[in-house]
Formats: sequence, C-alpha cells, structure tokens
Amino acid sequence: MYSQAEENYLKGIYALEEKSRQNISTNTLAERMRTKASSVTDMLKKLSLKELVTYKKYQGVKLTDLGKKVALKVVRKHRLWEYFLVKNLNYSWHEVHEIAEQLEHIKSETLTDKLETFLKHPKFDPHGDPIPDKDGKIMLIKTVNLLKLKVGQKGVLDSLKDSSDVFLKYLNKKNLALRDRIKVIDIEPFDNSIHIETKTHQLVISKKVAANLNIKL
Amino acid sequence: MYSQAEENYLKGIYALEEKSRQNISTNTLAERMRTKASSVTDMLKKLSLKELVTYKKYQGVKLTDLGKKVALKVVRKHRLWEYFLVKNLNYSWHEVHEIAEQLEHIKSETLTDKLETFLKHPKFDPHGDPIPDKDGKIMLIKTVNLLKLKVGQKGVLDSLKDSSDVFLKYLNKKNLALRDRIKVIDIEPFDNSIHIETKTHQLVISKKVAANLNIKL
DNA sequence: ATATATTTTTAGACTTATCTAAAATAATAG
DNA sequence: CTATTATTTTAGATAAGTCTAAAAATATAT
Ligand SMILES: [Mn+2]
Ligand SMILES: [Mn+2]
Ligand SMILES: [Mn+2]
Ligand SMILES: [Mn+2]
Repeated sequence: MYSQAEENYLKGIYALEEKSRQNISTNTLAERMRTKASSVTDMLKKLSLKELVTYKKYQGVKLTDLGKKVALKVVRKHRLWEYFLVKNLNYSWHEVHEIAEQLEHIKSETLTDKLETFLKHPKFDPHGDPIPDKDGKIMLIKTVNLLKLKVGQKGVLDSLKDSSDVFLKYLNKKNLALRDRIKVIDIEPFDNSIHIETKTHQLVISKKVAANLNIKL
Repeated sequence: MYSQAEENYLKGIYALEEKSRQNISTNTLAERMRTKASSVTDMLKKLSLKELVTYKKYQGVKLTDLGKKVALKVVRKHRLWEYFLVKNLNYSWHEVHEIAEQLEHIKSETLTDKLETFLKHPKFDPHGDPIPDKDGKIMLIKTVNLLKLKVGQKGVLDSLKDSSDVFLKYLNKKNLALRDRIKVIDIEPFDNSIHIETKTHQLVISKKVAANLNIKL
C-alpha cells in the first residue's frame, strides 16, 4: 500500500495541521521530519500524485481527505501499540515512542482491530492522546494550558503538548503523572514560574514546563 | 543494525542449513527468497563483508557464528510474535506467518525479552517449532516422519515440515492439530496413502501429507 | 521599487535492493 | 577429454529515498 516513508510524512503533516490549520510549509515539515527541504519537495510530489495531499509549488501542503484518513490510521496504530507496550509489556511511557514508530507500519488488514479488541478498546494512549477509532473518528477533549490557570484554580493533568523523552523523564522525576489533580498555589511575576500542589506534594515548575501541560478543568 | 533484507537472507540461509548441512548454493537460496540468483550474489557479497557469512565465488554460502546468532535472534522474534498473535489476538495458526514476517524486524534492545516475559516463556510456536532462548539456544525435539511409522504404531503430532498456508488450512479442514495422538491403521501399498486414527476420527492421508507431519513417539 | 535575505525547488549524486541480459565458470555426458 | 548444459557472477538499469549545491521564486527592508 503506502511505504513507511510515505506514512511517516502523512503523520507529520497531520500533526502540524492540528496546530496551525494553514498549509504546511516545506521547511516546517522538513524540520519535523528531521530531513532536508529538498527531500520534502520530492516526497510532496509523490504524495500529490497519489492524491494524498494538495500541493502546489511554493504554496505549502495540505492533506486531502484520503491523506487524512491514512494519517489517522497510522496514528491509531501508533497509539494502540504504545498502549500495549505500557500496559502489557511493562514499559514506561517515555520508552515506547520509538518502538511504536516502527510497529505503526506493520501491514495487515486485521491486526489493528484485533489488537484493539485484545486491549479492550482503550480511548487514550499512555501520553493522554486520544486513539482514533476504526473509522478515524478521534475524540477531542477540551483542555486548557496550565499557563492559563489563575492562583487558586484546580484541574486535572490530562495530556501533554510535548511528549518527548526528556520531558517525560522530567515528569517522572517530579512525580507528576496523567490524571493528577493539580492546584495552582502561586505564580511568580518575575519569571512566570508556577508553584503547584498535587495530592502528594508541592513543587515549582517553569513557564516552559507549564506550557506543555494540558489541564482539564 | 542489520537491514530487513539482510535479516531475511540470514534467516533463509539458516533454514536451508538446517536441512542440508552443506554450503547453500546461490540458486537454492534464490528460490527460497523468491528472488533472482544475481540478487543473491549481490547480497552474499554484502553479508560476507559484514562477516555474517562465509562466501567464496561459486562455492556457496555458510553462516558464520555471528551470522547464525543474528539469524537465531530473528527466528526467536518471529516465533514469539506468532505465539502472541495466536494466543492473545486470536488468530488461527495459518494467518500469522505473514505478520510475524514483518514484526520480526522491529528494532529494540528490550522488546523481545519483554514480550517473552509477557507470554510467560513459551517453548514452541503455533506450528510446533521451538523458540530459541535469549542466548540463541534452541531445543531439538527428536521426531520421526509419519511415513516411517508401521501399521499399528502410535505417536503424537509434534510439528510440521511445511507450515505453508495451504497445508495449515488442509490440516484445519481435516481436524488435525498439534499434540493429537495418531495411530496408523493401514498403509496402502499402491500409493503409500496412510489410514490414520485420532481420538476423535479416522481419515486417509496421502504420502505427500504424511511427509510433512513430524511425530513424537 | 529595487536590493537583499529567506524559502523552495531543481539538478545531480549516492545507497540499498532489485531486475534482465550477457559473460564466466563449473558440472555432466558422450 | 571435449562439447554441451547448468549454475553463478558481472554489467548495466531501475526505483525509493536521501543528500549537497546551485538556481529560482518569494518575502522583507530600505
Ligand atoms: Mn514511523
Ligand atoms: Mn503517544
Ligand atoms: Mn521478514
Ligand atoms: Mn512458525
């Protein structure tokens, strides 16, 4: 069907579209794919020919309906495998991304749905991201950036903006986990650092950290 | 580490060495890999450079210790994944080979052992083939071809010589499964077809079928 | 509006894995 | 032992995906 490289590009474009809803520029995509702009141009031509993206020279790129469908399938597989790795194989949430990055490309008509059944239809992956269903429908949870909370406000840590290894390890170290109830104790005007409290402890986090925490009120 | 193609070739050579213990010829390997002899020659040069095989022009090929170690790792992964697919995802034994053929190439230092732990250290895959351990040690079960049994002799169906899709489906249809106790009722001298009996039923199998059934006495 | 800087595309090269056709070597048969 | 056949290797092409360097297009600044 589609090559591993094609699937990765589609997923990359999808992720960027989620943030910006404008056409994605060649350079932006190149950075995300950790490749060169010239390689991106080549690939966009190929994806365009296969009707997976809308692409006109110098105009950036956008997924077609077909492209989005394929991207969501890959995202679904990625997140189901991540769930499996954490839940059944006892991996920690910061170890699974790289492996899921490979598993998401396994070709089979039946595997994904069988895996989902085995996992009992999880709705979210280990990083709090929603798992698209069989038809590509994806749940949107309304969350707000921790930065937006005022002193005294409470909420639940729902998901992360950045699920990179270093950030996940930081959260591990600070004993912060998804579903933790968080209360804002104080906000330091000087550097916007935030003093927060969970059920078990208190700590101060930087503005940068707070920006990566999505809170459900 | 090693590419998917390289791993597949190593596995192919390993499988052929199990049968013949002589150097494997280019054509034999080409047929097994469903590719052309010229492609095989190219790959053998590459594998030789990486010290995975011993190869001299026109002399055929043989795995080095390193090559065998790599091959056994791939076999281990293949069979563990097959076990997972049948045991946990509810696949039938004839459906899993193609998927495991892909899963066996997932790169991770930890995945295989974690999977094995999750599966509770199975010793055999769904086709009765032994699963190599962490160190590449592989269990050898002494079996005998069903063709070798005399009338009246009994044994247990242990594994298969040919685990191809068509053959597995044939066994499904005839209600023959691994671990079935089998007794030879009669052997027809004309075409060497064999009349056998299991706990639940009787049937006649051809010489060709019998040749693919490994029996533990 | 024109010069400069930035972004994007093109041109050409490289790697991996494959193929076909031709050449070289080895095996076999008379 | 030589001629024929079969096997194996080489030569040259192709496709996917990547890269660097140069050219082209677009954006920005004076
Ligand atoms: Mn991937
Ligand atoms: Mn995730
Ligand atoms: Mn394989
Ligand atoms: Mn098997």
